[in-house]
Amino acid sequence: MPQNKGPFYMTTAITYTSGKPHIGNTYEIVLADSIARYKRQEGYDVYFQTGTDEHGQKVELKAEEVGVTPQEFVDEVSTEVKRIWDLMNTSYDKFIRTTDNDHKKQVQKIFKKLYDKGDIYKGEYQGMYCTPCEAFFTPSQLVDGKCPDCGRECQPAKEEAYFFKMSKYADRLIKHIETHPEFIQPESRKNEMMNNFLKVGLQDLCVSRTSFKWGVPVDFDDKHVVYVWIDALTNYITGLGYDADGNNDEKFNKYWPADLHLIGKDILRFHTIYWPILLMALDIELPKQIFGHPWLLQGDGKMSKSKGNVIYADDLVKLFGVDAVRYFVLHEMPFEYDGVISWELLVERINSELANTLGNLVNRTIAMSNKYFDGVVNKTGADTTGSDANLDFDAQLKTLVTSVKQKVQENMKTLHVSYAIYNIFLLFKRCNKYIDETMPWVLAKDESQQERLQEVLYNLVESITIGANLLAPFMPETTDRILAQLYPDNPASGVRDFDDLGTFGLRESGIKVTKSPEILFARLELEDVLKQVEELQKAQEETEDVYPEVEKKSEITIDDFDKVQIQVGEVLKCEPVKKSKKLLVSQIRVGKEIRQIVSGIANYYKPEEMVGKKVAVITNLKPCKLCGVESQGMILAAGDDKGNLSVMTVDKDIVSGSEIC
RNA sequence: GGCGAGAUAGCUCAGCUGGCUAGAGCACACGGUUCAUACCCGUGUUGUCGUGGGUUCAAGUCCCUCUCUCGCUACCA
Repeated sequence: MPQNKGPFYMTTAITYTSGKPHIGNTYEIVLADSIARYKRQEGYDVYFQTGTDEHGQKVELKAEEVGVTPQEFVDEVSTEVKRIWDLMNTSYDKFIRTTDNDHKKQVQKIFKKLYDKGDIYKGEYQGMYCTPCEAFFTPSQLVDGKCPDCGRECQPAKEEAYFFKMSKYADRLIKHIETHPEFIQPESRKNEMMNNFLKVGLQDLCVSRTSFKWGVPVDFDDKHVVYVWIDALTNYITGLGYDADGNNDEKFNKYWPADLHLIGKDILRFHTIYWPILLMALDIELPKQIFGHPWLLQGDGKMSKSKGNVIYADDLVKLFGVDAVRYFVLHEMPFEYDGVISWELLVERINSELANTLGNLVNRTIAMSNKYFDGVVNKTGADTTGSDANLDFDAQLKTLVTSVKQKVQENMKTLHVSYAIYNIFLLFKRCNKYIDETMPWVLAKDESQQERLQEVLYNLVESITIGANLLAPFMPETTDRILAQLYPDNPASGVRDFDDLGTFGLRESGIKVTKSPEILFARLELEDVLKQVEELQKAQEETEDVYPEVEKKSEITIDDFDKVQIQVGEVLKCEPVKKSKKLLVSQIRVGKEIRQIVSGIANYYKPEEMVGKKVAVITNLKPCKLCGVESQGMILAAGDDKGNLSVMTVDKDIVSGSEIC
C-alpha cells in the first residue's frame, strides 16, 4: 500500500438547480473526479464533496411555471444532477444539498454570528427596479437602460437588506493573495481579481433579500431570506460538519482547510474574494487553492443552443460510452483557455487515440500472445543483445514506460490534467513502436527465437499494465477492462500501487491473458455518428421543447377584454408590400366595409394562399402605417418559438363581419 | 472606456532569462510492414514566427507604433 500522505479535501462548485446540467457542467465533475481519484492513488485520504445549490428566485419562478412547489422542483433536479454524476462514474464522498436541514441550520447560525459580531448590518439595497417583473437589476445588467427580461423602463428603487462589511477584510485578503501565489489558479485570474476588485476597493455585499421567499430565512428577521453568498458558499464547511458554536464534527477538524476548490472561471470572484473574507470573519482558516477552470464550448456552430441541440452527458455516453467522454473532456480541455467540443472532434479523438493507439495495441498484444504461446506470458530475460545501443529496444521501452509516472505526478501537481493524459498515451504509442521494432511475427518464424519472442510479449503486457494503472484516475472503467483481459483469472492482481508504477517487471511469469479479447473502443464513422445525433435531437425536441416559452401578462378583467373588437374578415385580395420582405397587405371584407390590413406573414403565407380565408381581425385598433402602407386593423395569428406561424381562421363557415368574443 | 492576455505550419498549440539551418500532435503525401480494430512504424511538404520601426555581432524571443482576437470589468444562481 502507498503510505498515507494525509487528508486531502476538495470540492466542486454546487450546481444550481434551475435546470438540467449540460456537458459544460458535467466537465467540472469529471475533472474533479479525476483529480480525486489521482490523489487517492497517490496515497491521500481524499474527501471529495459536490452537490446542488437549490435556493433563490429563479428556482421559485421555475417551480411556479411548472406548477410544483420549489421543494418538489429542486428534489427532482437534484436527483437528476446526482444521476448524471453517477452516470459519469464519479467518486464523490458527499453530495450536499443546500436544502439539507443541517446546512440550513448552520447558515442561520453563521448569519447571526456575523450579525452579532457587527460584520453584517442592516441597510438599503439600491438598484433599478422593474415593477412588472418585481425584480432588481444593477445598472450593468440593464439593456439600453431597460429591463433585460421584459424590456420595459426600470426605476431606481430601494429595498431593505443586510450587508456584509467586505472592505474591513480587504487588506488582509490582498496580503494573503500576494504571499500565496498558488492561492488563485490559473495565475492570470489572480490579476483580474486584484485589478478589478481588490485594488479599486471593495463594496459591501448584499447578503439578504426580501423580494423572494425560497431561501433560508434570517431567523431574527423573517422578512429576509439569506442570499446566495452565505447560503451557497458555506456548503464547503457545513458539509464537513462545521458548527458556528464551535461544536465541529470530527470531519471538519480533520479535513479543513480545503486543499482545492474546483470551480468554473465564471464564479472565481465569489470564491477568491467573498468566500475568503467570509472565512476571515468567522475566524476560519482559508482554503489552500482555488482553481477556476475554463469552459468546454460548442465551437463549430453545429451544436448551438439557439438550434436547440445542446449536448447532454446522457447523449454522449449513449453514443460513445463513459470513458470516451471522460477522455475527451479531460484531454481537450486546456489548462487556461476554453476548449472546444464538436462531433467531428469527438470522433477524431476516439478513433485516433482510443481505438487506434490504445485499443488496437491491447488487442494485437493479446492476439499475438494467444497465437504464439496459447496466452501464457513468460519473462525469459532474452533481451536485445546487439552491441549497438541504438538497437536496444527493450531498454528504450523500459526507460520511457517507467518515466511516465513522474511526468504524470508533475502534471497533476499543477492540475495540468490534459498533459498527464497526453503523457500516458505516449507510453502506449511507444509500445506500438516497440512492436514494429521487434517484429514478433518474424521472431515467430524462427524456432531459436522463442524465448526472445516471449520476452517481447512480456514487455508489452507489462508496459500496458503500467499504462493501464496510470490511466485509472481518468478512465477507471477502461483500466478495469484492460486488466480483466491481461489478468483474466484475477484482474485485481493487475492493480499496482502508485509507488510501483516506476518499476518494470513486476508481472509474474506464467499468467495467461484472455482467450477472447474484447474491442475496447470501436472505430467510428463520422457519418453514422451524425445520423445518430440527428435522431437523438429529434427525440429531444419532441420530449422537451414542444411548448414555447410565453411571457405571462398581468391579469385583466372582462372589461379590459371587452375593449378589443374582433370580427371575422374574408380576405379578398392579398399582395406583398413592396418595400418589405416580411409584410403582406390584404383587402379584407368585414361585414359591409372593406379594410386594408398589413401583416407580418410574408415568410409563412403566399399572397394567393391568403385569398378566400376567413380570418380573425381586430377591427378597433388605431390605424397605422407600416412601410408606408396604411393598416386598418390586425389579423390574429399564432406563432411559436421555432418560427412557425398560423393565422386564426374560423372553424365553420360564418358570414364575414360576425363578432368574435 | 479601464485592466490584462494573445497573434508561430491547413487545424490545435510548444518555443525558459535573445545565439548556430523554427518545433510537436492532428491532417496530407510517399514508403515499409501484416500480429492487430484498413491498424501500426518510418520519411517528407507547407511557415515573410500579425504590421511598421528600433536596440544588438545576433530577435518569434527585448523596446516602441499600429491592426486584430480573447478574458475580466461586483451582487445571475
